[in-house]
Amino acid sequence: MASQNRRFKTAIYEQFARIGKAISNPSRLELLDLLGQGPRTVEALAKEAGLGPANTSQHLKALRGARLVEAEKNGLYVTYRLADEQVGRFFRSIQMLAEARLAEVGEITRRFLEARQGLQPVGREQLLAKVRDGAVTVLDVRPSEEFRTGHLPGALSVPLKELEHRLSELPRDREIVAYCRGPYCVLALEAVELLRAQGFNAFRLEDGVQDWQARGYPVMVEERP
Amino acid sequence: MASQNRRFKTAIYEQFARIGKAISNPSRLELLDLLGQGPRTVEALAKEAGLGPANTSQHLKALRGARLVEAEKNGLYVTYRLADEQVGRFFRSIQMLAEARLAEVGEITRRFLEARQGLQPVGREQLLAKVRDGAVTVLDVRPSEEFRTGHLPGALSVPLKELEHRLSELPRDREIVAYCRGPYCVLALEAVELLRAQGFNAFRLEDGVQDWQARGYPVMVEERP
DNA sequence: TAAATAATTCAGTATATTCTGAAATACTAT
DNA sequence: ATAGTATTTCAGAATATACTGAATTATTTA
Repeated sequence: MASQNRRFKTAIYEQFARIGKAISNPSRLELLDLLGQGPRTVEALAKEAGLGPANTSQHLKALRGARLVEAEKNGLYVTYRLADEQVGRFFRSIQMLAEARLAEVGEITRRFLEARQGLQPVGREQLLAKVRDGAVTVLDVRPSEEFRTGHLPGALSVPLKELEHRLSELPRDREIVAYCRGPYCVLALEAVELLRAQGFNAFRLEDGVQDWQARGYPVMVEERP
Repeated sequence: MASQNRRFKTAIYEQFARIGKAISNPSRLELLDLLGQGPRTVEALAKEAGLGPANTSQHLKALRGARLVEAEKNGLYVTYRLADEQVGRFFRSIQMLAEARLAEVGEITRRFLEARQGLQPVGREQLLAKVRDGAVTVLDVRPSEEFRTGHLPGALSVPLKELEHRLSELPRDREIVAYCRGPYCVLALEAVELLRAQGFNAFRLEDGVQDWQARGYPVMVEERP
């Protein structure tokens, strides 16, 4: 009887550990994070995460085995996506726990920003105050399909890749605050560096859209035609 | 520059993976779950989780390395506890994700209860209805210090170990609903089996105190004198 | 039908993890 | 001091995981 209880508990915790094993590897966490921004093909994931295609495929298989992601084949491509929104929230809870408990996360970020002369990022409330004063342009530098999925109210979409060719669209007499996916996403940082080099008065917003939204701030979604 | 970005991302996801690695092992998850019920010594944890002391100590070291638990030495004993309440919530989010995404969790539980003739457990709303009708005794069968930390309003504390000797305290003309730590805790199940064998009209509550509380239901805490 | 491409699988090597029993440590109580 | 106890550390064997490049599969296009 007691051993029946033990077997039951062992079986249950083994199931919980399937989730744990899935998120026990840095590459898989990066893949999950990317998929949290929207569906991606294996190729796109491999490129963004700096992995080989075989390795990427194997990691995705592991994530699929834990039912955290789902795959759909369209012709030659296989598109992966998070299995549901609960998985995205779970990823953010790992991130928040790591930020709260592991001092190294803050350390690493601070050192990286210092090396890049990343200056002080703008916080949520600071940005809102600037917006109320009407003296700021909010710039979303993520790929445009991520902008379409949800973006800050009034933000202008100029993906980092296009930024250099579209500088004429930006005001030189106003502050620019650029944002991307969050504090560990480097798109906004690169944008700010480029803009400053061109003489713009640019800053980086600390949050990404999902943090912004998770804290109850409004997010705009593009209408599907 | 690009490789600097890559190093930064790798370093950050490695940090997130420290959390993942900590929860990638069934025994460590069981230890975390136990610590979620309250502080415990290494010995107590080892016994409850069915592990050897060396193994337990090593798992606890791993949990400590991920800053999920903290240790405090009192004389001969080392008492471990969750590092903070966020860790407890995180554990429950793993559990909920596993329940939602892994069909096996429900399967295993169902088969176990069937084998034990576990009958249909009582749900939250069902219990509240019974309480309103005034025809039910609510029984907390966890160790008494867990009862003291928080229990259902009006519940009677009779730890499973004492139950056999304290049957005279229980009413034979009313329904008894026993509960413990949650759906994977076997204390209430054992209690119901014992009570039924003695002719009581006993049922098992599906929830544990923490689920109950997490869903906004009231929980009583014993005053510290 | 053949060539090209995305994705997966396979095999092999390097590395990490888990568990065990023995030894070492740190305290307490006699 | 000595014996006893809880805990930790250590060393080693068994197993699992991660990554690589080559081979295979599935699909599209020429």
